[in-house]
Amino acid sequence: MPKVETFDKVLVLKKATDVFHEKGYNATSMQDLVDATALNRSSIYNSFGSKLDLFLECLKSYQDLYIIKISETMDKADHALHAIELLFEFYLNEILSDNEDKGCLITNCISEMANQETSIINFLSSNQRFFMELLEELVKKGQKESTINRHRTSKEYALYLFSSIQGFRTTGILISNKKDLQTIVKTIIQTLI
Amino acid sequence: MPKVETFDKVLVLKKATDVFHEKGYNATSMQDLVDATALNRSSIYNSFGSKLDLFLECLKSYQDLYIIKISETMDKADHALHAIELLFEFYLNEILSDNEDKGCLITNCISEMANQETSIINFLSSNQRFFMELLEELVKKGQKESTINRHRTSKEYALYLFSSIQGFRTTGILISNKKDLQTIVKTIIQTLI
DNA sequence: ATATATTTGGAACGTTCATTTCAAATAAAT
DNA sequence: ATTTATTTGAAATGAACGTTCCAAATATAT
Repeated sequence: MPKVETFDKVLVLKKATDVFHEKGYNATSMQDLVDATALNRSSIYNSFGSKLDLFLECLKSYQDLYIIKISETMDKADHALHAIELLFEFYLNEILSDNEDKGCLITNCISEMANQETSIINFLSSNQRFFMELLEELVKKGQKESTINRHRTSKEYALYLFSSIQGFRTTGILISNKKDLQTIVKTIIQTLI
Repeated sequence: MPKVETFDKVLVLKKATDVFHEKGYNATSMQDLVDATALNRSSIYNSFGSKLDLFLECLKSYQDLYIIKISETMDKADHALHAIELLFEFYLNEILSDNEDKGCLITNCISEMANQETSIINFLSSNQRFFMELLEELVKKGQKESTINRHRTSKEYALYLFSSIQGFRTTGILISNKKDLQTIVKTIIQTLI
């Protein structure tokens, strides 16, 4: 029957994601993607549809990777507050190891495209929902354990933390000083204690 | 002597800024700018140099406008903490009146271009310095007045507030619910009290 | 070995990109 | 009224854009 796809889709998505992450969606050209993936133009269009479709797949694979990393990170936590601390510590390390100041692909995407493409808006909404649920559950757990105060509801603290993460990821593009970043994290989390 | 520039530079910059704000730098074409400003291509190049130069002028005029608005807003404050509350209230109103979910031109610019153009990096650095100094002075004043606690130094709180503002502006693209936004602001500020 | 469905390479599609060019129009200074 | 420096309009620049096309190559199933 047919000739089967020969390239490693995971690897190709990784390469494409790197380009989008470095340059942003609009500044990335199809030629950039051809060069980065070492795939032929037709193969890209055959396998992914369009530039926007490919970008959406990149966003999803980026998200999947992060959800795994975040889960692994938080599995090490002794309690809910500790899990939140580890989450921010994880982001801190992401910022410190991001030597090209690329920031977060998804946060950057909010800035660049949230008011333009509906497919992107849908992705960002589901991403937001995922994180809001994760954070709310964590806060709820922390409040049950009494490691997190009850000055606000778990939903309210989840909103605060979601916003804080966006800010941290954006600020991390400008600030690379570890002490400064640690200060920001400590101050964000202090509110919960 | 020469024929003098006939167009209203302030108005032209405002029109150009609107386009950049709505679409972002890379998605904005020179044709978009010609259409929006009703200026001829040559006039734009004659008066502003290049697309990037024009964008930088837009960033600066946007910044100038905001600094004025923010000053006026905070002049109404009774004390330093109140000034910070008014600052966030100002941003909240900006978000609520931003029906196209454009976000903040400068915050968006961090995401889109901070790792690309050195002229942009310089602008963003000076913008950051300005806000950091403003916030640090406010916190210092608040701590002297005892409306802000001394759990952290003014510099540390300034970093926290700077990051919080970035987060609030980005989250405001996704969230338009007034109550949710108010919750975020209250929680951010609670830390200082 | 042959048939078949798919991938691949490479050129080509028409459009749009940022920028330049240059003659014509213009308004101040003489 | 003439000179002069500048702005303006409109077309043209070549390069790059995302996408399409199609013949050739290829790997599976028969």
